[in-house]
Amino acid sequence: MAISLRAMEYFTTALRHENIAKAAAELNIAASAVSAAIDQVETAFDLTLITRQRSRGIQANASGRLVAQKFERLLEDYRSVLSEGADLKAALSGTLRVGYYAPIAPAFLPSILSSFVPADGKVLLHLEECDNDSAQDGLMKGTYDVILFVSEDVRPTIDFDVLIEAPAYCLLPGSHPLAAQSSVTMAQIAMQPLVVLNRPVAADYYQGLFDTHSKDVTIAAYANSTEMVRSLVGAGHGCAVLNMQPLTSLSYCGAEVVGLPISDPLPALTLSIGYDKSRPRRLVQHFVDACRAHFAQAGPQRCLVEGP
Amino acid sequence: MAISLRAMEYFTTALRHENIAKAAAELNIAASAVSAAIDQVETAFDLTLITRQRSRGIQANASGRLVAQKFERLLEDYRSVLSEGADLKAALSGTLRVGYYAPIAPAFLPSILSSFVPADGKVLLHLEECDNDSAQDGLMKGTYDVILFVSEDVRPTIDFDVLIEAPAYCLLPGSHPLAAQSSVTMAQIAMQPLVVLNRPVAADYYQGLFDTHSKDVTIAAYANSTEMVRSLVGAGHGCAVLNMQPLTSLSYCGAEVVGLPISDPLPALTLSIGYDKSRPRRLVQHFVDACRAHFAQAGPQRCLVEGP
DNA sequence: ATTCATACCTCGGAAAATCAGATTTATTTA
DNA sequence: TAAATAAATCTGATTTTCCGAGGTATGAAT
Repeated sequence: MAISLRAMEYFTTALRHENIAKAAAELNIAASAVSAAIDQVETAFDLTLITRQRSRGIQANASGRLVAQKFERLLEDYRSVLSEGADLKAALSGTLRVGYYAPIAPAFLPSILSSFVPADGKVLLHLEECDNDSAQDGLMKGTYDVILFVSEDVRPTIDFDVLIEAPAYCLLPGSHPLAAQSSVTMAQIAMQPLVVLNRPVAADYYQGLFDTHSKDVTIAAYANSTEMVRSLVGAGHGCAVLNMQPLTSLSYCGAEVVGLPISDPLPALTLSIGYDKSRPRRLVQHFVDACRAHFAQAGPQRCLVEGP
Repeated sequence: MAISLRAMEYFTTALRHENIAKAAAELNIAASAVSAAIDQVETAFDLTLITRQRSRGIQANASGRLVAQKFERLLEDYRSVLSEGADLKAALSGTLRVGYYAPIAPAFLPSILSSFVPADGKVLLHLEECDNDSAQDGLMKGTYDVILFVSEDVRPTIDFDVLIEAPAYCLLPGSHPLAAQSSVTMAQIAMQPLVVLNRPVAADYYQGLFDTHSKDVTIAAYANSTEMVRSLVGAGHGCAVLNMQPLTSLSYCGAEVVGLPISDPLPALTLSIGYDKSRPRRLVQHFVDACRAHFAQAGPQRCLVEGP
């Protein structure tokens, strides 16, 4: 007792034409298939719905027409579900869930998003700041559509594109003697008290930098938010090594900070964008494209500190 | 780009359990089938809807949940269409379209119908008086669900049950000399002026009666409605031979009429009920049963003239 | 009455879809 | 490291579906 969608389709077209052969022609199938479909429906309901009159086509009785009506509605629903599913991929609408491990994302995400998100309110954004691992977890589990993360520490199964290589730079109080220079060396930095950004991947990365260049450094503070680091630096607690910078030289505490390139050759952090490359939704693909365009053009000038 | 209902079913149950094996168990199928169904859906939409994590089951992303929701709704609609179709057969509701070739049907149909039609207004009756041929045509074409007709002239493809053998009787004016007898002979009738019911099957039948019993008869009038015949008889234009009689001895014109059995052995007319025996709707079957019950018990006393 | 065209029905074989079961692979847990 | 779990994959069997070639009933035209 089940009726396939195919049988419904055949049944309704046959009934629309009141003629099995014509229906078969429209459907590009054999007439016998249409006849079989009608049998299927009648058997399933155990009802006579159509009277077949040789050389006269077929004719539905009242029940048949009623059933056909219901079928038509169901088929319509079916098609709309399919096309809505296709829209899910095609449409620039729906929900875009971004997980990012990029503390200065507020510096660039808004402008990127506004470059392609239509103003009609059909797109709902979910922006979630998280650490590198949970970003990747979320992407794999489908919690995020796309993630911005540091690909130095990437799972093998994750598809991603590199957005930008972010070299380390030194952040100094505006009033600091070194701030007058055009660049600094690791040796110079190592002599200052340091404010260290203490976040999963970054902490190890910065640790590595100092381990290779100078053994003895004075840590003045650890902070797990970029803005806290900037404000500590601005207040003169020390200097810091960071990789990306916002578009303002004022910290939250109102003090000026200065970013200077580091003349030593240092490994960079790689900001990457991860997403399902095999079948991205159009909304996701647009976002990815916008990010890549942004960093290809304006990136270096806006979020990085130029090298020497 | 098509998704079978089966695939939808598998997809949604897999998602409900967040586990392919459990879904397969619930559906009583192999896990591979569920996995294949998910692939089918994802391929159709060219979207990743579910992330599969070995030893952790599966998890849908937002699009997957959305799609599943739409699927669920569609499946629900599907099931309701099926069950509504089943109701079409099972329920004592819907439309009952009766075609009848039985001029005195008003004498018995109402009481038969009221014996099983529920009072909740869920049954719509279409009662259509027609001739014997168009009744059978209508049944074959599905215009009527059931017909009351004379099976002396029946198409080979029509299923029917005999309701009653209706012997011919003689209708006389209440004031007629013969009305005092308990029965009459064809010879007596043949000497009277006759009012003949002139309808498709009946006309031939009555012609045959007189052809075999007496050559010379005087036709006073032909009329193609039973009530006109009765009123003509009541008004003294002649007498008539009929097969069934209403429950009143008064004609429309107010004159009394009397029905007397005919002592000669005559072929009877067979009132039968025709319908789709192979898969009758419940409503139709009830009607048929009610008709058979009615004529099995009360028939002879109510609509016929008892034989001698 | 005969012939012809139309349109449905039946039946066999072929193609496709679907399924189950065994095997393989990946992950978590002990 | 081993065991347990769960998904992926592969293969052969089964079922469904389809087509095409007759066959047959009906109505119209000659």
